[in-house]
Amino acid sequence: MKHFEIGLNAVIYAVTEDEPRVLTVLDEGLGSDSPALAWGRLDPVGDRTLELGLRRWVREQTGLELGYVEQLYTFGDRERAPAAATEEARLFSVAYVALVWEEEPPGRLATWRNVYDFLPWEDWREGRPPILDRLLVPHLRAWASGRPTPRAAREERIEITFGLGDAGWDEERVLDRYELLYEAGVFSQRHAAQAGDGMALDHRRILATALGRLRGKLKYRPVVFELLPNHFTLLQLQRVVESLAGVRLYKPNFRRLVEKAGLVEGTGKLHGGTGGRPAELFAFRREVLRERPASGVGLPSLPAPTA
Amino acid sequence: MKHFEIGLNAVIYAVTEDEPRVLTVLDEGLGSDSPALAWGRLDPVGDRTLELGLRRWVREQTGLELGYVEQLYTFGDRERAPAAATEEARLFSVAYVALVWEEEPPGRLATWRNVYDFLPWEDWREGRPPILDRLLVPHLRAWASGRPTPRAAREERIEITFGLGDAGWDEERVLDRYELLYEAGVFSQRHAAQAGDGMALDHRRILATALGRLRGKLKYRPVVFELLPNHFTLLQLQRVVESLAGVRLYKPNFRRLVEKAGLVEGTGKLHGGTGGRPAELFAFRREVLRERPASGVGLPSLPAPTA
DNA sequence: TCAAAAGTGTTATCCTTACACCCATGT
DNA sequence: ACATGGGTGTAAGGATAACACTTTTGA
Repeated sequence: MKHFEIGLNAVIYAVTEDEPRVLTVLDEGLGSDSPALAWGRLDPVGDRTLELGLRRWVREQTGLELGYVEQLYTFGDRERAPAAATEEARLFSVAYVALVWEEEPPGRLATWRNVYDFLPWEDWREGRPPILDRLLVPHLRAWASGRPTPRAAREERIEITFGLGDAGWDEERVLDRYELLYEAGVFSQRHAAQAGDGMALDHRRILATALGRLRGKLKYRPVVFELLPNHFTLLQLQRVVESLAGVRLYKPNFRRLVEKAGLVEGTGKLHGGTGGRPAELFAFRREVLRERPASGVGLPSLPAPTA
Repeated sequence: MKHFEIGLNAVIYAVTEDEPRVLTVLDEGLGSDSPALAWGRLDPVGDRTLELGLRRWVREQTGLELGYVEQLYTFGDRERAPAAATEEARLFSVAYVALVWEEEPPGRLATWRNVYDFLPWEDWREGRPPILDRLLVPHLRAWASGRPTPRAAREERIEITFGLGDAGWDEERVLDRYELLYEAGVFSQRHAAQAGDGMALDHRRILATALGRLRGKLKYRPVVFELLPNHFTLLQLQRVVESLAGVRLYKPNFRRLVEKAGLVEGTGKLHGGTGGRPAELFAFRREVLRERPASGVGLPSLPAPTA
């Protein structure tokens, strides 16, 4: 092994029917029948920048024209590729997150998959996911007990990353949770299949990294709008935020927050037929990208249930 | 050109005498006599992860044992290396930011340089840097005028990234400002020497990226403490934050903020001999890393001068 | 005694949260 | 009528920003 291979990975998100989706492919070449993230190569001569290269092969493979694209992280651990491949070259992946709205029919080999198929414990919209108490926390606890020395440290780590203490659940720590579950062997045991679907190579880790980053970014940059059509109701906007954050929000305050931040402007038009009073359609005020790119959509969390 | 080269760049920060420093090297191999960021190669066989590889060669080259290390960005533009080199291989750099306290004597070839030598317009601690009005803004204005079409857009961009409008200066937009100056040709004209010192290749851009990221991170993660000894006074802490943020802070509120956030705890000890009443020495409460890693040091900005 | 730095108290203001309530449409 | 979603008012509490002021040392 004396040279390098560079791959570009794209975590392409869309939100359809209030569910967050990633674009996945089935790639025999990766030596796995699990879904993989969209993947391509840089043309070292033709692609002027990494991002342009990414856009090019995504377009070629799927026909999708990416809008918002952001570099996520570069993965280069020695063990991330199968040993056989490692003999020849060390594999790097420069991973990007992309947000699209179009619900395009993806290319033949590509499929939209629900993000929470792979990370089911991250979706708290319907309350605490049962898988936590049914499988994950018991498994983690068992893993922590046993050896005396690292036990307290492990237990504390579990408390914190899974919000068991008084600090509560922090929706941004997606990667911490994934890594803890991975270390604890949750994905390599008999019941691995109950802990969500797997992905090829370390793609599930990349997905976790991307989700955590996106959840953070939502709060201080107006990126949600990349996932919406030009006109949308405030509830649609809220649902998209909720689907990514994995949390329910309190409507009245959400509306005010968004409006006060000047993120949207009402078009006079109304949107009816959804079973209630017709809602006004809003549009993203593109000016804020220039004015105050620090603004985002905050997360006024849901008041604790009274009962 | 059909293969890839991968380099690891480290933006190693320290704060000495209230000034932020970067570790620089003089590397003939880069075809430039300008200082460069510390740079090394990954051993594809020996280094298990990118970060471990980075720590290894930094130790070998400078004797520094890095503490906090964070991946910054991967740079891979086709034109970032000299054309000659590009014929053979495409050069990637995975850049990291590292924070150290030790004021080690760096290795023979390495030097600590003041960050603001390279980005002088970013230091607002003594008020608005004169270079802005003396050189940069006039240059940008001249660049914006001329062609009719992009003029308004260019002018707006200048207003915003340099805080000329009512939004004011946003200390985090370091990269935006660097890129705007670069596009406007500030670094390739006669007076380039007045616009701060240059660096090899695109290292100045990497430095700008790192500073912006660090300034953002300061506000929500307790990273400053990596740049301080175990015991410090609150003013020392404040000075370190100020030197990185490039802004003066208001002491009474800064203290309270830090204490209320539970970031520090008083050791009974005092530290005198600095020309005033002795200050209590504080220590970082390492627990917060586990408890609430979302806490950081906010920036209670200085009240506007009354005159 | 004065300068320099360490610290404390207190207010005005804004933002967020929580809860109560009314409005308009389809069935 | 009533369910569903749209939308407004408002008061309590907390965080922040601003300013005034006291304390303790060294020169």
